[in-house]
Formats: sequence, structure tokens, C-alpha cells
Amino acid sequence: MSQKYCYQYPHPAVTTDVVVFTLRDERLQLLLVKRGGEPFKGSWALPGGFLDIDEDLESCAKRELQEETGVSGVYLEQLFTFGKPDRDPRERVISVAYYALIPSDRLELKASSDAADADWFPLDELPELAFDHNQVIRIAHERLVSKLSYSTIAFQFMPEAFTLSELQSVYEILRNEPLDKRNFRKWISTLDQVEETGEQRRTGQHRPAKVYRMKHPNRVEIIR
Amino acid sequence: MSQKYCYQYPHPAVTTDVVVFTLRDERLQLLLVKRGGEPFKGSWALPGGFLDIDEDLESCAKRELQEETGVSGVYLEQLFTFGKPDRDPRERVISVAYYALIPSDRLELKASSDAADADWFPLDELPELAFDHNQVIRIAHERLVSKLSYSTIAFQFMPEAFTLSELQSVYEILRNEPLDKRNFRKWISTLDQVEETGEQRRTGQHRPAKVYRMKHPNRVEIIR
DNA sequence: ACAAAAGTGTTATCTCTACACCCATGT
DNA sequence: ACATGGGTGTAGAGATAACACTTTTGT
Repeated sequence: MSQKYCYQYPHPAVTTDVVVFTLRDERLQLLLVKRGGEPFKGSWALPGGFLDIDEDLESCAKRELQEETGVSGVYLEQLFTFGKPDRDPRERVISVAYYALIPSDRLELKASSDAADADWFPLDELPELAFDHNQVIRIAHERLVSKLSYSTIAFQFMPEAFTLSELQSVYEILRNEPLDKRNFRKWISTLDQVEETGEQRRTGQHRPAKVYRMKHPNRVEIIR
Repeated sequence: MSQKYCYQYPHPAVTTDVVVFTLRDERLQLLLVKRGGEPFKGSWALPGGFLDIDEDLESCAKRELQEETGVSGVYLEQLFTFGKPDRDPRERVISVAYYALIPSDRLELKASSDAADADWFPLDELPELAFDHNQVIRIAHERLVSKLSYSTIAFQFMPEAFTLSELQSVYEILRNEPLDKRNFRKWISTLDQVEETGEQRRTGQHRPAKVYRMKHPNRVEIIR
């Protein structure tokens, strides 16, 4: 095995890892992959991998996400860079962590991927994780929760078309508390971020709900 | 010149850069160093340098800060990681940027340092900068301004003992607008972050001001 | 007709903002 | 005695939170 890339001073390896959130079965869940190689072979870990030498950091995170899940075009944001000297037993590794939000209608995992096995786990039922990934997840969750209150980031969990009750349910799951329906709707209308599609959704033996879409589906607005 | 550190795959270099803010002459200023070597020799740049292979990222930022300014024990927070493939002409360099806040009574620069020349520049009178450092500074400033409104980060600019008028002046400089004295003091008192030292400051021909200190000088609290 | 979620306004409470005068000191 | 910044409270406006009934559909 050749060692052909040589430097005057030691260089760390650089990876990106992605914390992929979704809402599934009324719970906040995230994507883990089972490691196929050492170290931590057989453990669950965040999807991620080494940075190509000519690749932008965000491109690397997007590529990993695409390779593991087949998903692209979702909300992705840099989270934090982790670099404790001993966080990887093989060599010095700096990990630039990102987090992503996937709408609940796009969470079919690509069948065959780099990682033999990938699956969704509820945030409060995580298995033991490789590396410092528990810490990465904790920080990603804190960021997500705090962004809830001053941005429209939660909209990134919504499919293209949705009802206001569905949107309210997303906020209730994320904030883990019931919200008042009238106040919620008043608040949403002040945000000026959604519009009626004109469609209705008839589901169950009750009045049909108006269907809405986001005015700017790819934008996360800072509010208040 | 030997190239003795070899890897199977190419590795980027990793640096930390630090955006050091202070308040000086009633203005928000930041610390720049003049580059002594190529590339961008003679240009002003952020203090920073290469990560030692067994060094934690934050330790590296602290070390650079210490080497350039002689200052330690100040507020330091990771900002963002910059990694565009062409941001350094020598080789691929990933820069983990931090920002720091220095109290206005500790800004004497160490005379002899790595960087031959180091100086404070008002944020709105910056020279041309090396690398992508203009972008780094822009993002650091945005972060600082946004943290102003939901944390006690501005207190990190204060010396150990200060008057409420001095504190108000800090907020006025940072927010670039005058504030109402009574409302400001009411707000400060709801934060429950300062206490009277019992001392007074007699300066000029007017009533002396009560002197305050922070209750938790090293903590930045999330407020509101 | 009834069950079930959709939809819709008003009032009370709290928070935020505007605003002006007396106080203690140095000269 | 006067000039200077230090120190203090109240009232109106705006924002937030609490709260219940009617509508439309499927069975």
C-alpha cells in the first residue's frame, strides 16, 4: 500500500458528518448508518466520510447525504467542527459536522449504499454510537431547537403541500408541547410564508382542510 | 527540505484563524497582523496559523491569540469552518475560524510576536485582507451582532469593574444607536447579571457613578 | 344524527417604549 | 452657583396568551 501523498508537516484528515433529521411516526428521528469497517465496525454512526482534496466542504456533506440516502436539495447547514486529537483511533481527524432536515415524504432510503445498513432512529432511542457522534447529535439538536424560535426552519420538514394542522403538529412534536390552534394560525399568518394552493384535503369523517404551500420553499427566514 | 509525513490519500492542511474584537476609541475594532511571508506577503490578515497535530482546535486558536496579543482567558467561540478548495494558493487549507472578545482594558499588543506587525483597525476602515478574511470578518460581525440580542456576550467587552453608563455606551456602539437610559437600566436589572461592588467612580464635575461587576464574569448567558 | 377535525375573534395580561426631573460632585 | 453626567418612575401602546363555539364532512 503506497503512501504517496507527502508533506513537510503532519496533516490531519478531514471528514464531514451529517446529522439528518426528519419527522416520522410523530417523532423526531435521525438517520444512522452501520459501520462496515474498523474502527467501530458494526456500530451505528452518522453518515459521513472523507473530504476529497478538491471538493468544497458543503459539497462533501451533500455528496455523503446523496450517497447514503439518495436525497438531494434539502436544507443543509454547517453545525460545528470537531477536532479532539483522539476522536478517531486511526489518525488525527477533523470532522466538519453539518445538519440536514428532510421532509417527511422523502425518507425512503436508497437500498444499496456505501453503508451496508442505514436506518431511522427516534432521537430518544439512539443506540451506542461510534466516535463522538453522541456529542455531535446533542449539539445539532440544540441548534435545531433554538433555530425553531427565530427562523422558519421547521418548514423544511414539510412536504410541498400541507395543511395548517399538519404544520402545527410539526411544531408540537419539535417543541414537545401542545399549542393553541387559533394563536398558532395567527402567528403563521403574520409570518407571511405560506399561501393557499386552492386545493382541499378530505381525510376522515370531518370537514376538509385547506391545503397550503410555502411561498419560498428553499428559504429559511429569520423571524422576529 | 524533507517531505516525511506521508499518507495514502491527500490530506488538506488545517489552520485556525481568530477574529479578535474589541472596543477602542468608541469604535468596534479588530486585530490584524501583517503577513511576513508568502502568500499575500505584506498584506494584513487575521491572526492564525497551522494546527499542531496533537493540538485541540480551540487550543490552537487560544495559542495563536496568546502568541499575537499576549492575551488569554478571554471569550472565544468557534465561528465557522472555511474550506473552499482555492482559498489558499499553496495547498488545500481548511480554516476553522474563531472569534474572540477582548475587554477594552487589556488591549496592549505584545511587542515582539510571530507577526512582525500587529494593529487594531476599526471595522469600517479595514485594509485589503489576505485570503478570504474579509468574508470571515463579515460572518463574525454578523454573529456578534445577532448574539447581542439574545445573550450577554457584550459584557465580555467590559473590564472587571464598570459603571452602567459605560455598559450602555458599549451597547450603543455595537448597535449604533442611542438607548434610553432608564429603559436600559431596567433591562440590565432584569438580567440579574451584575452587582454593585460598593465602590464609586468619581470622574469629572458631576455625581459619582456606582461601580458594578459581573456576577459570572466568564459566562455568556442566553437571555430572553 | 353524530363523531371528528377544521376553522374562526375577543378580552385580559404582560412587555416594551416613550418621556423629564432631581442629585451629587468639581470647579 | 453652575455645569456635568448619575440616577430614578409612570403611563400608553403593542404583543402575547387564554379561551369556546360553529362548520363541514363521512359514516
